[in-house]
Amino acid sequence: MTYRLPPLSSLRAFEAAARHLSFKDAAAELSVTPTAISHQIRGLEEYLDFPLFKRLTRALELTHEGRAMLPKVREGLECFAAAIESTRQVVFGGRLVVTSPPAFAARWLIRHLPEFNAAHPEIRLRMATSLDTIDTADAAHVSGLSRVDVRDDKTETFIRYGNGHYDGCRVDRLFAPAYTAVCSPLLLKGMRPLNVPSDLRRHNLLHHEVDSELDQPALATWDQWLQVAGVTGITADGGTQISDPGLLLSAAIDGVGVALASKQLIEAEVLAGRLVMPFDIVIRPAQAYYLVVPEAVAERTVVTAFRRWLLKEAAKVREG
Amino acid sequence: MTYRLPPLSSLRAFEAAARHLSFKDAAAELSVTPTAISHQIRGLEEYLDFPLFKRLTRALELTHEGRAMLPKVREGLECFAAAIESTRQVVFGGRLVVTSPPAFAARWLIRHLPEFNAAHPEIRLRMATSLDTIDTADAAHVSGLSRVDVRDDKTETFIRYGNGHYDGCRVDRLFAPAYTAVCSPLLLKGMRPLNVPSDLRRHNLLHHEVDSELDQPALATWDQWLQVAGVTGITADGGTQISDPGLLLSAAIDGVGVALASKQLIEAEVLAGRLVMPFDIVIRPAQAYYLVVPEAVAERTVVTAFRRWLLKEAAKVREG
DNA sequence: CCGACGCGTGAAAAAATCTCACTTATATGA
DNA sequence: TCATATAAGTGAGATTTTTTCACGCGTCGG
Repeated sequence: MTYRLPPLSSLRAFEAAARHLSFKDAAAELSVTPTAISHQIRGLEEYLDFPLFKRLTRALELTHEGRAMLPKVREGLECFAAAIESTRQVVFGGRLVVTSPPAFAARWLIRHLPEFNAAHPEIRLRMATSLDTIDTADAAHVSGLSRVDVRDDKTETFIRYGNGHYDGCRVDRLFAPAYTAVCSPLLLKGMRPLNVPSDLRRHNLLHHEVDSELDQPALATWDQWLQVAGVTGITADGGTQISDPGLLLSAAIDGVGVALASKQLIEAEVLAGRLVMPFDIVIRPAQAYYLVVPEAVAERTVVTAFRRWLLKEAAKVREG
Repeated sequence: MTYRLPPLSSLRAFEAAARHLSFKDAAAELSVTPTAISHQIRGLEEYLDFPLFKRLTRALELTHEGRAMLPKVREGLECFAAAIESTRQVVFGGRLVVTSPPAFAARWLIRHLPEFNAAHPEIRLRMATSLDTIDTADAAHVSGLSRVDVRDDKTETFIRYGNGHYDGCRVDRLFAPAYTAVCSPLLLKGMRPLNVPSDLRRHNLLHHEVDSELDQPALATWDQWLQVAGVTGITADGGTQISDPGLLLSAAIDGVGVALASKQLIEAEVLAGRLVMPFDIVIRPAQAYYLVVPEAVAERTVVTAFRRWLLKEAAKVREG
């Protein structure tokens, strides 16, 4: 069985044009210019040796022939889509749970997930957050990772903030947060200048309030940043203490003061103009974000697909 | 409904490769090199993010995934083929009868028809021959052309040899035969030389015997050719008289003598080395072959498709 | 052990596809 | 009515995709 067919891309153009009854709209759908569609259709008509559209002013109409051809062409495209979709379902299909630190989930993962969903619509992904994914100060102890039910359809993976040593797991370093000072752009236009780090003297510093009882991780502190910036004489215990990191960032956005935040996690706010980074001084804690996958599920295709995608995304962040 | 699909050509390559279980054979089917298939498949696998084939030494095997994907891909291609075929059936479908002079049918049309069939498999074409398609010497009288039943599914067209004036018909000139001397290549290697036209003295001339009762058309004669060639003193009434033109050519092929034949109609014999044209001297009668279509059917798509194709083929002959 | 065979690779060539700048035709509305 | 905007068409040139070429690898069969 050998198929005698025109360039298949022209059939795709035909289907889109016939559906929209507009070269312009079809072009938009296929992300090309209307001219491209025009050429494709013309080529197809030439190949077939009969016209598919009646070109009226400002409107297209299918010819008798075009109308006759459309359903089967559409069916063909649907077959292709179905072939791929169902096979992806076979290969990758299933559920995947990603548990990560709340800030990472809220400020980074959730913004990038739509892309993953587009690339892998057949993977039903559930995001979960847990403070347990943040290594405690004395580190190395990892709980819960080994208790994965291997038969479970819901494969679970973790993104952890910590030192990268997790027994019985495949570990990939994503990136280390780069903490820098951030504030509302309005603050820069205010009366008090903020040109050099020492100007911070006259500003309200927003601190992450560490609950000592929780044995909190080694978060970046203003003390550390000010030291790197070479600023002395600022009492780090001044300013506002806020326990919730999300609330802290909101405060910075609202112009309440200057916060320390990870460059990578506030990308969206900076792009949107809600936050600015007045100084190019960053501190990097020894800890980083890691993708941690229990060995038992590491070979599952859902996991490898997610891992491959996540590492690619993380690489962009590292470079950018 | 917007389809998210890989380059469709790669699906075609996949189907062919999967069917043959060989890149090489698939390449042959699609008239490309095996490398091209290799690249296409690789690209598709990259797009899909899973392998379609297991590459063994000297043999391919479909992966689980490839096997899962194949049926729907095939179905898609079949849909496309069906879409086009059925629409062509709607547009062009039907029967077409082409009546032409016997020699034209046997020596030219029949060799070119397979191409038309390939281009228009939906048109069932019947070849007919009739001496009536050759204008009689007193010309202008055309019989039978007007008596076409317009409702008839069997649309009839004619190829006529004559002067080109046919009332009530669309007429296109195809080409005028160019008569030249032809003989078997063996004759040239024989003892009697055939380097210049006057050498024909020593050869047997094969004549088309004209049946005077039939009011035969103005065929080219040796008298005319010898005059153009500037040869005198050959008695044209010598040589062998043969009444059937096919038989006459057979005789030439068998080395019986030298015949006068139309360059265009003996192309195949020359290419096959059964005949040679020792001299580049041709005579062109005033008559030519014409495509003659009764007005009543001239607008039918079967006719326009045939006409377009035939004129293109005839143009090649005129140039070549 | 050698040569033929089938597939793979990367760079270069060829072909297709797309875009750009400009045109046409006509409907809209000031 | 006439300028304006819209959708499509054209042909040349740019771009991207596809194909080829030259060569490499592993192995099967004599």
